[in-house]
Amino acid sequence: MTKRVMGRASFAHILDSLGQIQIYVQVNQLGKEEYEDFKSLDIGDIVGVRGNVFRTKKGEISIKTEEITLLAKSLRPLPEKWHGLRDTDLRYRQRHLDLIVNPEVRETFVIRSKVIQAIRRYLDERGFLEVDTPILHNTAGGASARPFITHHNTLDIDMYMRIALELHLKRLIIGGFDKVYEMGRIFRNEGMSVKHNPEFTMIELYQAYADYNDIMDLTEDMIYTVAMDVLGSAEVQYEGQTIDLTPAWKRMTMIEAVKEHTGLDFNQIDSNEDIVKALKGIGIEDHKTVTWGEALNLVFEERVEEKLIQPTFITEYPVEISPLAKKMATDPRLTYRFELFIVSRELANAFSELNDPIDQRERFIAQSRKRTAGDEEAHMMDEDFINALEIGMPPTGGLGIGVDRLIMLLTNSHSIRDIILFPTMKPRD
RNA sequence: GACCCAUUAGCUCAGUCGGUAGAGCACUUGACUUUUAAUCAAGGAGUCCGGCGUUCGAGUCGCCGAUGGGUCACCA
Repeated sequence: MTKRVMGRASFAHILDSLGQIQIYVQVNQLGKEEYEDFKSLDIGDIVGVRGNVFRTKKGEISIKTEEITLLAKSLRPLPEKWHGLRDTDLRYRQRHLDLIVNPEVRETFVIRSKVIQAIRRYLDERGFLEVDTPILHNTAGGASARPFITHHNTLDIDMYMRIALELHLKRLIIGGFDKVYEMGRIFRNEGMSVKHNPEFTMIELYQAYADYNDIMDLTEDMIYTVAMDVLGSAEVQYEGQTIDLTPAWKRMTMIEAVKEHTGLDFNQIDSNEDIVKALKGIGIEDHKTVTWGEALNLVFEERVEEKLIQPTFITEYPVEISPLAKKMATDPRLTYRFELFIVSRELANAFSELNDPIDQRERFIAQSRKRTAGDEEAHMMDEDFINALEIGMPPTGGLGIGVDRLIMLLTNSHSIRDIILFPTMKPRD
């Protein structure tokens, strides 16, 4: 906001969430005393203005002020008016200032709200039921991640902040809700970066009698629809690249993707010697004894992920890294799973859900072994969940989307902190 | 966790070879009845991130530390 005082008449702009308008203030409209009060206003003060609308000589629509009332006084000076607030640390810590001073920040968070609205509308229209499941868990399951631990005083037990929505939503499928989703906050006690905040928003949905192919169709249609609803276009600019979200998106298996980008054909690789040789051949030295599936995933992450700029579904993930996904009938080393990559980032993860309680128990046991071997991110055994599976879960397709990363893409934001209003910050002394 | 960069007025930033701390905006005072980052004149404003060291003398050089940012590593 600006203020231009010229003796006995002045101009200023006032601003609210809908925009700004110029006001014109004259001494012979207000009287001397009121006009002096006006001149003593500061840039951040909040005022009410009454008067008639007119157009100035230069053509700007303005208000000829008849009455101006101070509604709230600003005691601290606002940041400088044309360089604004640049200090990223201060912007995140004092988001209120950032929002006042930097209009594009306001716009980003309006888009965030619209994206979330559009996702809900899409799913509600298709008969999905939105539910709320617990955030405090007795066992942290549904993903590979280190949880935050907290304590319940009355029960005198430690509890975990959820790291995924998955296991409760599957219980609802077992309970007979055929289409459910939840959009909510997830907590992971891991490193922070431009792509990671300790708490972030995820949406997970589950559809009974669907498989991962159905979910792939839904995913691309939903993201396309959201982009059209919010931006009015399926073409998105992201850090100098043009991303086209128009379906149908590229689909390839992990084995195909690895073969295309590295020349390694994992269908021809079998023995441990083959694996070591293959990894060495493309310059990956990994001395941990890796299995076939782990090696496939390792090569994919190291050599392929970065190349996936346009929307791409990677399918058929190794069973070792997919403890909740159904094994393929044609190849038990792989699962009916896909992940969606856009601008080299994982945006979604989905599979035909494992609904065989015996197989699920074995997967959990395998995970527990990793856990005791020191892998803090391996899944915990969850007897309660297996018990639920034993009741009988229909074949189900499930999907998880990192909502923050989707919003980063749609708002061309470099850092996850730019699309979370109050990102996690280290306290200051 | 490693490396690189930054930290000077409320904000955005200069500060030369080591020699009295600077600008614009904001603020205060004055002039000005159609301005658009209004203009003009004057004024106040500092723990130069902290500590230690080198030096006659440190915002500037060295070491240690803090905070932030970036890159990488780790991580769905």
